Amino acid sequence: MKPATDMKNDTSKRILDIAEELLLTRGFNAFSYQHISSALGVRNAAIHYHYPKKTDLGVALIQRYRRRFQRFVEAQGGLTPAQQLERYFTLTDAYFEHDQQICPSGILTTEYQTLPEEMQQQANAFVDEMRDWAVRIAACGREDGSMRYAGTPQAMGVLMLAALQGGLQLARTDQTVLLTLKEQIRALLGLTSPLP
Amino acid sequence: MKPATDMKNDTSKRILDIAEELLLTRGFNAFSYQHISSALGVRNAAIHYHYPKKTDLGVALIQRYRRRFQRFVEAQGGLTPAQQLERYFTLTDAYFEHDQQICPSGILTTEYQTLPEEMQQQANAFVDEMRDWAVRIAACGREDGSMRYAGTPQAMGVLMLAALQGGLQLARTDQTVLLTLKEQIRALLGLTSPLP
DNA sequence: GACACCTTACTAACCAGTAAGTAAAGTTTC
DNA sequence: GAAACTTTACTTACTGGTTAGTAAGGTGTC
Repeated sequence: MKPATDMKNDTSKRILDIAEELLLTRGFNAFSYQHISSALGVRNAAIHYHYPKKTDLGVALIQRYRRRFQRFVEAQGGLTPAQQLERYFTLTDAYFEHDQQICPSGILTTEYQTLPEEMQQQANAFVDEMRDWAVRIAACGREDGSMRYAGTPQAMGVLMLAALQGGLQLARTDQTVLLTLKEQIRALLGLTSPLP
Repeated sequence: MKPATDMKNDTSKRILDIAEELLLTRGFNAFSYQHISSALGVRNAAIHYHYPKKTDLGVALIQRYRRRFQRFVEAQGGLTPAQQLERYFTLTDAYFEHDQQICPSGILTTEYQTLPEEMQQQANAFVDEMRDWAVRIAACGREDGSMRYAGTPQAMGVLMLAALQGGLQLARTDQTVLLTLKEQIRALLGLTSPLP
């Protein structure tokens, strides 16, 4: 009985999935290969077979985030800036509702100083890509007249990103933070809440 | 040669200072008693004498932050909301300029899930106090007409806090973030930049 | 002599990482 | 198509280092 679809490298992917869960709940320094191996039902060394060093695992994780984010951006090229922002809000909500996870950039920048250099470089690139996207949203929204706000699109993009990153963290001590924050960002952009 | 001033518990305070430095640069999980003892020039067990468990040290750290923040708030009761906000900006800048530290609430909420319960409780109280203060600034600023912004003071306070917390973290990958962010928050509040 | 403040010396647990071996599946060669 | 091999995906067993934490002892000061 062999599966028809290609199951190539199934374990590698499952390791990444478990590692992602651990990264967003506990942080990179606070999870070990033991956590992964016991969750996966294999021995410790099996994880090292797929990702020899923990750094390799970390780099693979960030690269996957970057690919995902790229696809996220491309997948909604046709939407209005406001709609794209709402999609990002939804993404943020999903993180929180999944075990009070925080966003990857939040963990990576917080633990930045203790990360190996390869991970720092990946983190830099990842954060850059996210900021560029946020700025683009703010710029397009102003251009097409759908968003009205003080300051430059650069500043507004950075503010939205920083606020949501900090907000996801603060939500762990008060779960109303996220709702408040989304509503306030809409208000600052001169947007109305999305219809129910 | 004995110092005239009371040096009572000098070591305890120095341990806290070193631990604070480590907390804000590396995070609570990523520093050990070894880091402290070698920085202080004593043996490991000496740290345990002053703070038997690492949790004790963590709780003491947060409690000191709470006392400090309380004093910070009280010390500038007479200032205008805008002036108080600028003081907070200055505080934020100081963190970054000191080894790219991030703010305590950023670390505590990010590592929240891995912290012992006593530290979580202290962190909750600390974040609450900070949020209350931020909201009060926004509320007073609207009342006296010095700040003009969309949304409620509650939402604006949370946004400022979240944005600065996230901004300090993001500044590690791009040091222009903080400057941009401060300017944008001023813009959103209808404030002009402080005179040079 | 009691106390504050440290030391040396230790334990038990955990950590990332490695080496060597194994079983099964896949590939090559005749 | 069967024997010979190579590769994949693990296992067991280990090393060396770090971790928080403890116990017992020493030393100077009031």
